[in-house]
Amino acid sequence: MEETLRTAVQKALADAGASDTSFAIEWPTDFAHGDYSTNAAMAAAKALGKNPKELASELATSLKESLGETVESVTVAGPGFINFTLARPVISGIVKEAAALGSEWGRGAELEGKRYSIEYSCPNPFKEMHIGHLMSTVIGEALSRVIENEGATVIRDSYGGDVGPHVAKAVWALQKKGITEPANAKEVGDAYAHGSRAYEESEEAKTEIDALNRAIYVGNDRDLMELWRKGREVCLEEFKEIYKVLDTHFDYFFFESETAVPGMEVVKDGLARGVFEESQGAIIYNGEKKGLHTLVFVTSQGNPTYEAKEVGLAFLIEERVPSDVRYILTAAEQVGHFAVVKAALEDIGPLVAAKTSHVPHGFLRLTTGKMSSREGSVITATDLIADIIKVARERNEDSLIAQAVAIGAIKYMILRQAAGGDIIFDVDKSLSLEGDSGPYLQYALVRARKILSYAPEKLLDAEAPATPYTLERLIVRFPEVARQAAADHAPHAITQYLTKLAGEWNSFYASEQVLGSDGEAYKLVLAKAFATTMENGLRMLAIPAPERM
RNA sequence: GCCUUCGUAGCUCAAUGGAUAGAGCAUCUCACUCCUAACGAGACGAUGUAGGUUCGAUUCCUGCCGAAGGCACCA
Repeated sequence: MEETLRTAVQKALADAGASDTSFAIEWPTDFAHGDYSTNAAMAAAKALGKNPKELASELATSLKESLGETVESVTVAGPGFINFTLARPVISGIVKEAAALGSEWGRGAELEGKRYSIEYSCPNPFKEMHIGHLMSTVIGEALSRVIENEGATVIRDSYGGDVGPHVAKAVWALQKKGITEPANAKEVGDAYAHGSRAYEESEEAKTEIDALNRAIYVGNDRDLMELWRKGREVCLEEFKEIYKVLDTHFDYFFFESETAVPGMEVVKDGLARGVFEESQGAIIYNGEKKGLHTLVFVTSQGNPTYEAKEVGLAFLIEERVPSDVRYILTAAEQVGHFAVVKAALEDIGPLVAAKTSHVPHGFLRLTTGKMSSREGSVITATDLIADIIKVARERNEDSLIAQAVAIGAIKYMILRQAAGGDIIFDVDKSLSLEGDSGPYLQYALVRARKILSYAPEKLLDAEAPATPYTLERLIVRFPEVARQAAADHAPHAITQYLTKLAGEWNSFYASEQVLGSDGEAYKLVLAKAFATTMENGLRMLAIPAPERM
């Protein structure tokens, strides 16, 4: 629809002698203004030396003609907006289409044939998964689905740090405690906290841990590597359990233990070519020349840092899972580091660098203070999920429904706002499942499905009332909202839209009787179209849709 | 000190350079014999500050104030 209007406006402008004007087709703030509007007249007025309002009415006249039966009216308003109101049959036609299409409704083809590689979640084994990773996981899955909805193939991967100082700290403490087979991720996480404290408090521990770090890179000590393998495994098993609950999955898991070697090779090669420099025994990338920081890629001890491994990973993935576009989701605190990694990558492999982008997300911050893994004030993903389920349980005896409601509430909280910003997480308030929330969307859908469950399967050929409901005009927008969300990497645009849609449905529900009413047939079509839109929208966000609540 | 991001209602968030800046929470009204009230209707209430660009600025640019993060051997 937007394309139709764009083409028509483009032609009208060309006829008026302003073919190179750039203009927007947008949604008016209020449906009272119409279904679409354009600023074309205001944008072209100056170049043509005309009064915007006069130009607008000239354009409106010719647009009304060229659009014919697509529109009910084309009017001029305000400083020179041209407003389009869609014709009644066009709106009801799209509503019926939505009701009939089912899961295909809202699907786009904008990214057809493209392969995306998206990296997210990325918890480190040897620690528990905390709410920061939960956030990355939820955003990454939603972004993946929003992109898939436009026809792209998305390959998901998670990348974990299974070697390096933090691992050595955990393994060191496990050894000290005489644990050869850790029982769960918590035990390993506690060991990390213990080792981390010892590293700062004791010179002796520090020396031992540094040696252990090196030994793990080398990997010759059988007992040590066995403990390392078991510690990693027990954490990964727990991560996979959480992914199941969150309805996400990964095609690949990459680990730093695999990227260390290729990372070292790339850096050595780059050193020979003058991309990197030696300084104080370390190998660095001089970012100053590009207005960035200078960072160490290989330490003076000969270990690759995060940066070197990241570069190694870029080539490893390019080899194993080639793609057209690669997104890496990490916390915003890493933007500076990532900028340096990308700068180095541009010097070494410009093609790989060109398709790689960093998508930063904020922190989940607590109103009660900062999280610290050393002080044990970390909220783990498991604990948060369990807490919210407990609240949902109060109103749902069925534990599966309680879980669906809880997961919906958590995901909504994360996906309601732009991904880049921090989320202020008030434990008490986020336990409330009312207002703008996941359950609000789920409940709206449950009510629509209930009505549909009473109705026989004889919908679709219903006659629409003369005036469209606002709900209908909102449903019409869904495919365009989805396309825009994919283009902007903005799953939250879907969340915002669904919240508005649910509100409109609830208003309709409160003021209109469906079953047994006049015009029941069309209202059922509308209920079906709403339910389909909500189902497909929730699916894009990976928010579960329980059958009842 | 330098770099990045940010500053919208009492609180938490929206708003591809456009029309009367939208929601939820909180507070106050109203509404439950009706398809599930985890709902609906209404009231109250906001663009840090000073300039600039523009027909038009929450949005772009500059200064100031304030916040968060980053700035070589952690990730």
